[in-house]
Amino acid sequence: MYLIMPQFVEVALPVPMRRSYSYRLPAQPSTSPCPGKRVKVPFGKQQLIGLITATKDSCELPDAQIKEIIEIIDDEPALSEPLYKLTLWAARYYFCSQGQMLTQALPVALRKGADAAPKSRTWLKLTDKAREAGITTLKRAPAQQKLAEMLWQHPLSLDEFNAMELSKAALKGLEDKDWVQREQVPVDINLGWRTALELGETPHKLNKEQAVAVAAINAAEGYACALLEGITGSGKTEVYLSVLEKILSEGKQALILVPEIGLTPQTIDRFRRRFKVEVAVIHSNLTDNQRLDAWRAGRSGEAAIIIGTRSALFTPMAFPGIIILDEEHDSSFKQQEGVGYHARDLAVMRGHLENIPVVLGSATPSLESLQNALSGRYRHLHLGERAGNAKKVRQGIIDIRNQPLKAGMSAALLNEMRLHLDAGNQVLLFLNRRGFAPALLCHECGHLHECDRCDAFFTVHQKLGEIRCHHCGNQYAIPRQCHNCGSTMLMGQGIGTEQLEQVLKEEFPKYPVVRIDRDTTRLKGSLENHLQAIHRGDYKILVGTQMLAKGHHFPDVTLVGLLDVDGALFSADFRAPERFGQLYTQVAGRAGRAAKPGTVLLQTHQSDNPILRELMHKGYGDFARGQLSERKQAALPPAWHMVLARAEAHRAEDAEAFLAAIAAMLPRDRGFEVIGPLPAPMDRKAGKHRRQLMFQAEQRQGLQQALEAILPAIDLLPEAKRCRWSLDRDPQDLL
DNA sequence: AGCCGCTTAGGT
DNA sequence: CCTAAGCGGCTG
Repeated sequence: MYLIMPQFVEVALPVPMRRSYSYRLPAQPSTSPCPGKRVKVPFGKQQLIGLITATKDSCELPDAQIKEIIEIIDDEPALSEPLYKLTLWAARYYFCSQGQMLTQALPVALRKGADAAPKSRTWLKLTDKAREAGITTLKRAPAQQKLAEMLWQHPLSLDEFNAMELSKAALKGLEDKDWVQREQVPVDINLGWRTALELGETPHKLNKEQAVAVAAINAAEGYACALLEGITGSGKTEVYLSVLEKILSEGKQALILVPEIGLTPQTIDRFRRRFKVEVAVIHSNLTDNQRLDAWRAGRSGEAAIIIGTRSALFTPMAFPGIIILDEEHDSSFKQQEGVGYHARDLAVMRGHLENIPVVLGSATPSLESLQNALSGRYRHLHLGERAGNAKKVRQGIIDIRNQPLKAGMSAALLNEMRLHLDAGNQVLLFLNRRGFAPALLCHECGHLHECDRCDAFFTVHQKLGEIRCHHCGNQYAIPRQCHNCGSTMLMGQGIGTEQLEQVLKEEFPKYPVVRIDRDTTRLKGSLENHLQAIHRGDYKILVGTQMLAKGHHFPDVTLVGLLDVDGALFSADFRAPERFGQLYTQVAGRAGRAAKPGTVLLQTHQSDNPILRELMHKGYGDFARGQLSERKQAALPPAWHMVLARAEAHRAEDAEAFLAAIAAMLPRDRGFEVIGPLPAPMDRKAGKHRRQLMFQAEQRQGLQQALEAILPAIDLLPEAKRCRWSLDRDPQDLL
């Protein structure tokens, strides 16, 4: 009789090759080789950590070519079955290697081999010797003193110590003189919240629509997806909180995903205030160890609520209860670099696999989700009442054809601003161009100074005394002379936020101006500080880029102006109108809350543009439905399905030839469309020529099969070596 | 991807 | 003649 112990394993490794690798198991493995467990293996001259995807009794390769795994790291699979299935599904869907997708799903610390579920935790404790001596004797060692003071209050776990980024030298110092000792304590997972949920505050009373939405979501048994379409201020969060109460009281966890910009301390506080439970927060500024802590807290079930940005989607849950994705239209849910996964789409798939409900919330749903709601795939829930007694927003178009402009502002806008400011209110101006001027022009010869590595003009940054390329990071001191003719008559062309701020300070000396864009919020915490100052009323005029439109409420703003609507409307990207509609509606929601009537004004050269008209007269809901039918007519997403193949190379021909070779392999029957290869809207970026190829299919399945059929051949194309390339499924940006 | 080895341009 | 950088091949 043979022992049924497999001899070989298939391992997915964090390399871009779309295949797995076979390894031999040691004769006496320390633990059983199950799919989802991490293994350390030799790979070429390096050692990598990958995941087991399969076991087998034989291997077709000659024995000499197979290496033995070094160790099986996990006693239990690092990824639960639903998460494991999700990543494998995503690898297929996004045409990347299983290993790449699986590694996306693991925190960096686990990719490096950290323990997924430690059985004991090291605690740092102050010794009696230290307590007798007293902290004051550490005057000359401030770092040690600081640590000793903390330990005086209560012991710290080593993980907490690492997460706080305290001095390691200080710890060593204290240990050396026997003031601190380490103690191993078995991990005690506190799941008290599951049996006795405590509320930190009394829930608000729901209005009728909220109650209907909550009831509909709560009625779900197992998987169901709901689109919660609720205008700004209609109380979506209160719906989430009410749904959470039910989920948590059943002892189940909730995963809440928010856009990058939306994860503010206020958002987190809202959940912490309502429920006396551990909330694990996951955002891009965490250290690897902090991330690991949050991941473990989700997996053990200690964290009842997990709230985070895109990558938090992969946080495991011991007791999965619900996934809520707020501001579901937000483009930050789509990863732009590396594997271009969309957290919204994967959240829905995860809901399926975990068999739990999913809620997508937005005041301005994406056309993708709207289509699913209209077709009945998602439950469509509405919140239309504005909380409180705020009046409806007044909106107006300022036709700026032939109008004199002051830093991009028409006289009509300036007059209106003055009225609102003199009435003691705040005014918000949007201009989606940072810097002083978007180009540097020679007054004598007309030369526009262009980045030498991109097909783009330099932006003038006057305060910095620099011209910068916003596409590659190229920067120089502002030239004294024209690069073309040597003239010293150089001037900025066009208006950026820096210039707007400067002109506004001159125009309205009585009213303090603040500018919010990437340049003024580069430092950590500065956005928060600015926003607080705005809420205190320190500023009366707010100038900013789109950053200012997302997720922040300004109760004292009664006038919002959009300075350059034309730029947003006319873009090569088919999503431009949808994005503008979302931006406009979100912006309009910023004005006129708290019982003050709000006004939104937009300046345009196209005052009778049908997109603008429809948006203003019918509102986002009808506008979006109109856009959806236009997309259907044009065979564009979400009606059709799209993959964008991008390639960049030093020589444009190399990128072109590669994409042309792919194009030749793609089907062109009915229900398919191949467009390109074409130059990317910005042909040259950072010194590389960029080409792209669009492939569309009426059926998702058809697109999947067509690409899977040629994927191995693409990898083998000789042209592939001459360029960097990627496949972007469901691209958000065609630029 | 990351590493190695080979080729080639450039410096002393 | 030696060193630094660029490209192609390969990983079980």
